[in-house]
Amino acid sequence: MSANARQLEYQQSLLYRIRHSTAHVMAEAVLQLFPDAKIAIGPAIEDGFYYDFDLPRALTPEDLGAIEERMRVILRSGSDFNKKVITAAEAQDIFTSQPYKLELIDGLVQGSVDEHGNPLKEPPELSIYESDGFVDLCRGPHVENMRQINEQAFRLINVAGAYWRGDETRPMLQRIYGTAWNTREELDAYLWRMEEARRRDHRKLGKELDLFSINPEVGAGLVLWHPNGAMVRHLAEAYCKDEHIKNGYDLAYSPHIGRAGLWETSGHLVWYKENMYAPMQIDDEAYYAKPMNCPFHIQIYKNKTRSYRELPIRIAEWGTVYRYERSGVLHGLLRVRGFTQDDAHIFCRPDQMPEEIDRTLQFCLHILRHFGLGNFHAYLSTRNPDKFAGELPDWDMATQALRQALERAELPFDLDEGGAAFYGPKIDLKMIDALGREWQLSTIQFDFNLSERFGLEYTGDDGQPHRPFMVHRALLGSMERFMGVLIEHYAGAFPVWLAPTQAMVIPIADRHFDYAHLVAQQLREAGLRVDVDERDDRMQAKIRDAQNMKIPYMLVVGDMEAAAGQVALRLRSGENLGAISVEGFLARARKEIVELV
RNA sequence: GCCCUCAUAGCUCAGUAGGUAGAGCGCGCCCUUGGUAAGGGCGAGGUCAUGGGUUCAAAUCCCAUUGAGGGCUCCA
Repeated sequence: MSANARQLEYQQSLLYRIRHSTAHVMAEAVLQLFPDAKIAIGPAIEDGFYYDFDLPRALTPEDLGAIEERMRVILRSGSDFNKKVITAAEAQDIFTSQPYKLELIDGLVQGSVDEHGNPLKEPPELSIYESDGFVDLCRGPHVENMRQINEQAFRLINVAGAYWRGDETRPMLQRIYGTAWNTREELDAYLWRMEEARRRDHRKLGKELDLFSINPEVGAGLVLWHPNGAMVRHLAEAYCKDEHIKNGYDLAYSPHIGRAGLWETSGHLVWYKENMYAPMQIDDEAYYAKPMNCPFHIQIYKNKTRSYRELPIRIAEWGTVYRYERSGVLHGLLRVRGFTQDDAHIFCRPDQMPEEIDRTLQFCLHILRHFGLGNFHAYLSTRNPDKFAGELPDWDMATQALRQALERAELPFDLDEGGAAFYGPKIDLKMIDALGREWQLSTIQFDFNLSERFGLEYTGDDGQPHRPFMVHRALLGSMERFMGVLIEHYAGAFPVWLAPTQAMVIPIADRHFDYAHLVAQQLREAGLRVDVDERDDRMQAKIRDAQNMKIPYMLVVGDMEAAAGQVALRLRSGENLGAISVEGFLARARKEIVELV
């Protein structure tokens, strides 16, 4: 099922109406506590609802408790939700002291915009809902009666700022988020899930497992990879690079900075400048840190004349780019200011293009699935008729190829009509993080702009110059974001092939150190990443620490093991498998590495 | 960038009328040599994010800055 279909199903559910109605009850409670409050909008959302208010003062967490209590009192009234269709004049009369409602009415009546400010095809019918004396402009639907809302099954979560109509030039309102369910048990389960999500937050795990840090002295949004995290990243990159080479890509390296002229030609200085850092002067020339790798790869392509015989050319680079992101949007590894894309640019002939797109998407899925990622949303973004570069037939061909690739891969996708960038249509794959937020990883997008600006050509079999299709693609997206998603996906317990330390040898007493090192050395020679815990601690403490570090294998060695040339194998699941020969363990580890356990 | 909240030892956090700081873990040393999730003792470690201000006195109150968290906007 696509995200759109899921959304529709949700909107028809009882739970959706419960949440929407709970938002009304919350607004009534807020108005009782703050009679001067101006109310804006309050829809049901995933897992709950929110309502935006313009209040005389900032709300505190204590206020939320008071509002919740007031809501329970209201619910006990057992009032009905009554719908009434009204005229615009009646509506304006009812909401004279509610300026935001008046603006909504105005928008709806003009037939131009809905409550979020999005355009509407025709003016809708206006309706109000009344419950317990509280009247709100609302299209519904709601539950019939407040008794359908379980007073033990909702909770106000937090308060946050939100611009009126999402417009940063309009007033900042206070948004109260809440969650509501059918039963107390469902609410508890939800709260437990949220708790669980916080436990697998990559920022928390990054610290606990000593994977990375972001240090204010270095700068916001700039990541320091510690040895553990660097190992995981290295393994992920090494795997991907090998796969790229196997799949016909050529690797490239390009510098971190380039002359202003390059970015003028590419157009970045016109339409991407606000995301680029200030230039540095070198010998009277301005140089910019690269926000993208494309111009460099294009220069590699252009370094010599290209024949139709050598296409497609696929140039791949783990290229580190720097982009200015507004301070408020930075988020752990998922939104940073300096990051490394697994970037590649494909240059191909029109006749090769559909197969090339197909192949790229298949390759992308192959890579993602190797990392155990299958839970993502696919989007196809098509041409914005008002703003696009390139030729219409090319757009149509490209869009068709993208669509067919998705269909052949049997990937459900959402169509984002007109959502493409001006330079070309694209496929995006977005992953869900632990807290349910979507982050874009993979993208496959055409670029009709750069190929034109740089005048890309190849010589056809007719001896004439032709313009190749240029496709920009990143599969993991950026290593930083990908690692963030990966950490949360595995909750830090990386599969054996990715675990920074695969096995910890745990000597029971000092006299077993020599044997422990012998075992470790044997395993290292076989290619495993192994450490020996030589600390002056009891075995139990070492097991606990290894387990907390989510190390896949714990190899306990004492007198018996040393005598028999064995190790006592314990898994991070807590399972104790007893003594096994070193060769036996090695065979098991090798098997699990291949099986991506 | 905007709204709200926050910043105390390497980490997690106490510090509740303003009177110059505590715990656990971790770290160092010592004892202990223990068979599947924390053995014991002693010790070192903090200009209470930074800079101003109020006050006899500021971790505590006020302002600014930096950084972080939750959202909003943005993410061609």
